[in-house]
Amino acid sequence: MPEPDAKRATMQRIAERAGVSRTTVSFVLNNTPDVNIPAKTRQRILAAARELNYVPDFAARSLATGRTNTVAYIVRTPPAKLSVDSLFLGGVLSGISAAVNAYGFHLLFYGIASDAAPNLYTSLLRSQRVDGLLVSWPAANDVELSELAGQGAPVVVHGSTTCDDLPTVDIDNAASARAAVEHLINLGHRRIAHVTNGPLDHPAVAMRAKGYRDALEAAGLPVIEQLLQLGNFTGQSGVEAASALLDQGEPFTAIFVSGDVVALGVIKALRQRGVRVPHDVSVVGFDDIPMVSYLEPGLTTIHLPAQELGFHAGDMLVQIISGEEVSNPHVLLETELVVRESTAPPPTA
Amino acid sequence: MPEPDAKRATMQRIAERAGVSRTTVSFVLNNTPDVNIPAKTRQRILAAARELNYVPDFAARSLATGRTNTVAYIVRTPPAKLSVDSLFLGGVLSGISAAVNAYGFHLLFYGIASDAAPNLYTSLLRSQRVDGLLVSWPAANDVELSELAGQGAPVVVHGSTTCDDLPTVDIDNAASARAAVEHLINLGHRRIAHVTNGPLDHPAVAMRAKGYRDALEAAGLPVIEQLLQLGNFTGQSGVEAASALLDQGEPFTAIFVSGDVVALGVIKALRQRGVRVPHDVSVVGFDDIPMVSYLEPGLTTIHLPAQELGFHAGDMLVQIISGEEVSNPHVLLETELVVRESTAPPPTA
DNA sequence: TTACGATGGTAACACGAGTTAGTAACGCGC
DNA sequence: GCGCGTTACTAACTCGTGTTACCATCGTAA
Repeated sequence: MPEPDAKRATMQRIAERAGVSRTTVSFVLNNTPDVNIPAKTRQRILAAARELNYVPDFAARSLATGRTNTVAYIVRTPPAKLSVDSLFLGGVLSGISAAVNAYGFHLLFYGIASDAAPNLYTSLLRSQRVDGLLVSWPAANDVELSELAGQGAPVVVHGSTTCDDLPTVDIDNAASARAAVEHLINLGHRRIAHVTNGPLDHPAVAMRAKGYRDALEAAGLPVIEQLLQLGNFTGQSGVEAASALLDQGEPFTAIFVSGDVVALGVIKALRQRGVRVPHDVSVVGFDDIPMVSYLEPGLTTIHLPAQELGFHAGDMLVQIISGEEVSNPHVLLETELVVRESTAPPPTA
Repeated sequence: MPEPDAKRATMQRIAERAGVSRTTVSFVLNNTPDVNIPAKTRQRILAAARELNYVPDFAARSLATGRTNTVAYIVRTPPAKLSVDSLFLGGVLSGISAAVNAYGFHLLFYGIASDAAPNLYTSLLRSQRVDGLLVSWPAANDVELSELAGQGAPVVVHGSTTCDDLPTVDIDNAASARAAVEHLINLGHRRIAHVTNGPLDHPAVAMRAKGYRDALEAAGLPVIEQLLQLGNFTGQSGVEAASALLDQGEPFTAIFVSGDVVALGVIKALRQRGVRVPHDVSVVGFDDIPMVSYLEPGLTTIHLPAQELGFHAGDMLVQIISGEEVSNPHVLLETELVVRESTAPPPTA
């Protein structure tokens, strides 16, 4: 093939073809205000640009303007774990994508552990590769993030963070969990177990556990430590948690599981031990991952608006980059209790 | 804050601080070969760079070198549908991410319908925003893609495509489907229905349907048109397909569903009609989306290596960009039949 | 001494845009 | 017909980097 760069369309090339200077081409193509170019010249230039299939060079424009029209979405998780989280990730990602694309922005994705790319945030911003960052569930001890917060960098966090200066988009984990447990209480349950979605040092997990306690206390029910089991985001951990609950002898008629994937494991284990859901034990999940409605029984769970979370976060980030004031820097989106078939009144009620 | 750009670290700044020219700084930081810089000067420059927290400007470097170390992953699907596909997307994406990050590449993500961004491929390449493209399941009539193929642009397709010049990474859909159906045949089933994952103009769906036919024919079994139903990627479509199968009266003892999400709907509908799985009817799925192993019964299905697909595609693309010859431009990754509890010999066998 | 080759650099140009300051040509009023 | 203002541009600088071509100094061999 003939060396491709020989034909590469640049403003210079357009200028030659239209018989004007490159400056004029720039004025016309950018519709620069306060510049008078007669319609005839304008048409000539636009025609030339079209004929040459001109597309502005991103690097050159970015260098000249100092802007990239690009944001990065960072999930600080090793790739292996990513595919587990992926159920949720896909929704959030597509929301972000839709939001930023609507503004003509582009989206860089990074699914990489903190230790594998230690200075990722700073490098991206300092190298001018992006105009802003969107971070999902940063670790509580993320020092790099707190530094950025201090410098007023354009960063939005999905989830919660200890740096309170940073704007966040999240759901109200505690209130949602409380609603889930209250549903069980309203059905007549008094001995309600809790299997967490993951370890308690994960802020969302801890807040859902708090919602569980709050609901019990508000109803005057005791919090029984033996009825608390930890999951680790996998179905297998649900299997183990349910077995542990059954083995220890402390009776219960319902389980609040703060993650649907874990809940599937819980239900599987209950069944294998001959415990019927919801006849003997009711189960409430959390997340409403796609397709849990097609299980048998359909899982009662808290619907989490994954796509909206992403959309809102993306939207907010672009606005911050554009210099607009953000009215509410800590957005909490609505969740919804979806009642399906995995919950019922307790056997003896 | 003091205007941040005043302190922005550039090579010029480093040069001043180290008492050398900018050229020398460039030589040292890039380790340019065939240039002699004594260790003392070298140390002075590196120290200055460290003190200033220097990070090279991406746009400037990209403009000068003509490379971006960036690739785009494009899923030509409207965002709404993306979150349905997301189960699969997350795995592929994390594979791509891992692969390109390993080469120091960055990843742009686009989940946008063809009509919403008509010249996306071309714009990305011509604007020099990326060095190459990775496209998932392009439409069969994607003219833009065929043009790129002709020009020898660095593009890798995940899935299949009508442009045979483009390298692809995929699984062998027909052979995998055939294996699934053969599993049923080996169990003794003779009347096997097929519910597709989506419309037949989607190449993967068509190839899986072909595998179904192949298996039947190879076993000397007739292909009964009434036992064929179309899904549309949703659980609901599985519910409807199964109902239709039951209603029409043509008997069957097994169903091959070429997508797990649809299979869940199928199973749900069967149960609601009092048909036991696998006792009355066996069901085989396709995809092995996370957690189907925690269903009751666990779904027998074809495991599809999502992450590996992404990894392989990303790896191949970077190699093409680097100018390496690709030994095998049409990679087919291994799938595996995972036998769980949703399949058993037919009732009368 | 002259020539030659390393050694250790630097000046200058390129990449492709955005942007500021300035200017030639023309029309018009007085 | 002189001055002034508007119209329609353009020259020249900027962004931060990669890269080529060149140059001064020093040591050494002929």
